[in-house]
Amino acid sequence: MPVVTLPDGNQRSFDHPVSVADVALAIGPGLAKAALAGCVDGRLVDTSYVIAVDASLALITERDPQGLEIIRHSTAHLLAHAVKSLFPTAQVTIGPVIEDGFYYDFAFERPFHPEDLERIEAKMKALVKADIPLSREVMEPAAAVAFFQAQGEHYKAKIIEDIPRDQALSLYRQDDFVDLCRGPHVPSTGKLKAFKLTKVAGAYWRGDSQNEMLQRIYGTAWANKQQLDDYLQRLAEAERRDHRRIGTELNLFSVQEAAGGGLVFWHPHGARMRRVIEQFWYTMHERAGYELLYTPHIANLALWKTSGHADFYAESMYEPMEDEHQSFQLKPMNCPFHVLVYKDRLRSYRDLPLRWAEMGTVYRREMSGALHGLMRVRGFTQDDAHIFCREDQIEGEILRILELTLGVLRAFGFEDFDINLSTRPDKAVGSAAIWEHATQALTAALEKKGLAFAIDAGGGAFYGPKIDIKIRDAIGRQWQCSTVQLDFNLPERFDMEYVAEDNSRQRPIMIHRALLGSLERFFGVLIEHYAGVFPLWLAPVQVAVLTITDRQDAYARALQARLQKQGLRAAIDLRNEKIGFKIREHTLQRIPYLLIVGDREEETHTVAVRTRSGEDWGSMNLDELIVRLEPERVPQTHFVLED
RNA sequence: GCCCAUAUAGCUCAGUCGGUAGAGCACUUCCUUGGUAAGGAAGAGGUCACCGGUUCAAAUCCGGUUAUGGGCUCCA
Repeated sequence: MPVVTLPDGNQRSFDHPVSVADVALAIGPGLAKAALAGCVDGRLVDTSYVIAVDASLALITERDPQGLEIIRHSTAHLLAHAVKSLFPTAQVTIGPVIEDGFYYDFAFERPFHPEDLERIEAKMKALVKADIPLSREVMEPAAAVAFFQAQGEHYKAKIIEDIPRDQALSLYRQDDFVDLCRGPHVPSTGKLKAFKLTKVAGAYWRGDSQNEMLQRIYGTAWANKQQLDDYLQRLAEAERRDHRRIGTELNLFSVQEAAGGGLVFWHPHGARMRRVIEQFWYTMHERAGYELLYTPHIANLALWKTSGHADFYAESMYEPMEDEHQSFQLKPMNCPFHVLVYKDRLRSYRDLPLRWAEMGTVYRREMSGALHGLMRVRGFTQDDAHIFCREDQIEGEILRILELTLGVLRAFGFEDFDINLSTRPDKAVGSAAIWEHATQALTAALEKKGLAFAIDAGGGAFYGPKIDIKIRDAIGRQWQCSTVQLDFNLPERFDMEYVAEDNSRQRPIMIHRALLGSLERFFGVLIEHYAGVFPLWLAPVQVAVLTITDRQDAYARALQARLQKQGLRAAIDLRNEKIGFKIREHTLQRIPYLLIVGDREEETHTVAVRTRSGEDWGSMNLDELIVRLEPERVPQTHFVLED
């Protein structure tokens, strides 16, 4: 008869087989009520699961991460149940748990409308109130196919046919609604207390655009109302930081319908920030031993045939432009151009490594539905660089790249990084030996820097292994900007070589890397990270001089001139408005420092300083202020490049 | 590209049953010269995204196009 061992080491013995729910009840009625599922010998099971032999058992409640997953999964079923009862002709397909919630795909003769969501959600709440028990039954695959076919659920039947034959199938029943599912599920619908349907969207059957479009309903589900509210609060915070909204408010950039989607217009203040970013970037690259290149925007299509892009990248490239006797291709990448510069003359092993950087503007075809503010556009500037080196230099170059990358990202206020190393995929160019050696070099460089990283086995591009670096923003979202990729393909295709010490011809290694990725996208991330409250060194307007009355106009102009002479981006506001009004406006514009000048300041040759957060620094001499701002005026970079 | 939604003044939005348009902010002018987050008054501003259809009549109904938003797919 079973002895059940609990996580705290306590054991309970029973003289007959018991269900997980029975054990919970034996421990206490509170736990019996809270139990959503059990974990028997490491396997998640329903509370109805019967324990017949000695086993370890952990009861899963809403406090466990698995508990929350079960809640979300069961809520997806609840959604399907509600849809089936309101729209009996809808067919169910799949309903998995996703980050923060779940979705369920339906095949239905018409799209669901937002009003339908309200009805469905109301129905779900009614089903929760009815506290309907869920029961599990096991069925043979053939019987299950027949069962779902009889119900008119052809998608479910198809899903079952794809499951290995020898596997027993479990079905979950709640009232008249039956769904195929591995489980486990909550014991009854009454356990689902905090959920909300969020949106409808189209989604292809099995994610393939060749297949028919299904109707996907997304929802979010949590253990309790508080968690749901917190989640909705986080969504609101993300919306508050939305770069498209802030970009309009601060007049930083726009996308013009007259020009087309995905093409970015940088307004004066946005352009100022871009110049600051670029200036910093150029300085850092020169310091890190890079040379700068400028290359054209178009080139003979033949070049793209040689590089292979005309073949494997064709989908993302615009159609070539025809000239009298040539075709010109708008560039989607900069790399072939850098290769051409390399090949312009014979290179010696003594020349390597060559580190060539370029802010290269590229154009890529993007599906109209994929465009999104600055984050996904059709024309963008990559902060690109290519390093050509010998095999024995890979590790050292990767080290330098990591140093530069992390240093630059930290200067922009990003401190948390998630690093991925992607290794050889099944289909790849280059010998196993070179892949092996290169992957070793990447690993060694990451380890030398003491960086934690995950390995994405087989996730590399066909032409070489890579390191991707994701940054985490102020509200914890991840963005992938930086990438470092080895390339064994282009040197081959372009027959690149250098003369080695022994006078033999050798193939150089090519490293592609971008730190910010795309300037447009990085700018969008920066806006959201800072919510528009940029550090002084990035702020488009750093100080604004606000006059109390028009008697101070001349004094204010003189102050602005002095500030500008010191290299500060200074604005003045001489408008016939009250000081409160001017302060409000410039504070809403997130201008770091407001210098208020009235008769008192003019007489004493001072300015009254107020920060955008509302702090009052009192009156001081302008030179004193400039000294005080000095440290904030430059990006903070604490790193040394190693040789 | 596909699915759904949206498109009205520079911005945010209202506009009922089909009868050719409104608010707040911003803008212009005038008054006000006011000391730390919105002083007052007046004025100007719209081919209701674009093209077509239905109708005596269309911001409103229908179709198409474009753009935007959310997804699918892909990625920086």
